[in-house]
Amino acid sequence: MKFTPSEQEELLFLFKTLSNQLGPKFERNTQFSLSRIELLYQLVQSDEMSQSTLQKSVNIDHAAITRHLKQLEADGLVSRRRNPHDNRETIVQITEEGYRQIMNCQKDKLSFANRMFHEINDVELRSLMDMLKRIQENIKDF
Amino acid sequence: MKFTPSEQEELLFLFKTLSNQLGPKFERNTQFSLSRIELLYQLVQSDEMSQSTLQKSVNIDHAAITRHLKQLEADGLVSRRRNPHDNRETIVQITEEGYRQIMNCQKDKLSFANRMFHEINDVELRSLMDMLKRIQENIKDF
DNA sequence: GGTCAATGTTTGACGCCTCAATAATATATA
DNA sequence: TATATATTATTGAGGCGTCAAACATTGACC
Repeated sequence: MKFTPSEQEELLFLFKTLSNQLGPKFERNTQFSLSRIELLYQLVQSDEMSQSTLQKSVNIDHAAITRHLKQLEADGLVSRRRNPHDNRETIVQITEEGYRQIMNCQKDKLSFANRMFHEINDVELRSLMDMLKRIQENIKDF
Repeated sequence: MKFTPSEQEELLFLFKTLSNQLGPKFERNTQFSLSRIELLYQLVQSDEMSQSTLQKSVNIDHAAITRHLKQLEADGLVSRRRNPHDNRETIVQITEEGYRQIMNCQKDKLSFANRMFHEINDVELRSLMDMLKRIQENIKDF
């Protein structure tokens, strides 16, 4: 009647559970959701970019990107305008205020990450990253 | 103007991204969401249990549990009744049909996990699991 | 120029999650 | 017994994600 789970299955569940817990906790500690931080972060790196390139760099669905950016724009953290050379594109740029706020929460973000990876050393961290990237590659075209 | 992300930050984002991709892909391959599979799986293990103990074992919010079980009940995969000895509790049990279906998708689930962890060996798997558990412990009371 | 396919954005529908508030029941205690 | 407290389940509101459909614009080709 019973059946024991393979380690792989266990890992799959653990992975999902952990990630579900991570999001809300992160947000409570930094005032920004992981996705918004990542978006703003990309915009700091590249100063300005189209929504579609932004989408590709963070791997979130187009629709979600649109909604995030609309909200970030409403909050004054981001500005958007049409690309004059190609009116289909929307070019996004971080504002002064956006820059200020993301810098402001750097500290909290780092502290969160530090506690999250507490007592996990660099070698382990590297191997963790490596495995996650391989997994991502493995499931790419499911 | 720019700032380079720490490895920890990168990992944090990678983790979230990967997990976001995992859910939908899993569901496309098995007909069940990760959460529903996990719930049914628990019910196979324990034959019958109260919602609150079920909740504790899968680490999902009470509210989500209620909604999942209502739907699973509507689908005929699960039966629910009040505990006669404590009318606050709802006792949940998997049905024949539920058992049939979860057994039926075992194959797909295993095949998914296999491809997902392709070329990641047992030692690595063990260490991955270990790290995830430590992280979970680390963020427990954020 | 007119048509057609590709590209980029937006919207709607819907799933899953969390948190907070409510309701029902059980338990402890004055 | 009456009242306060704790436990369990439910509901409502709202965030974030996906997919699919609609729309505008561009570019290629006749």
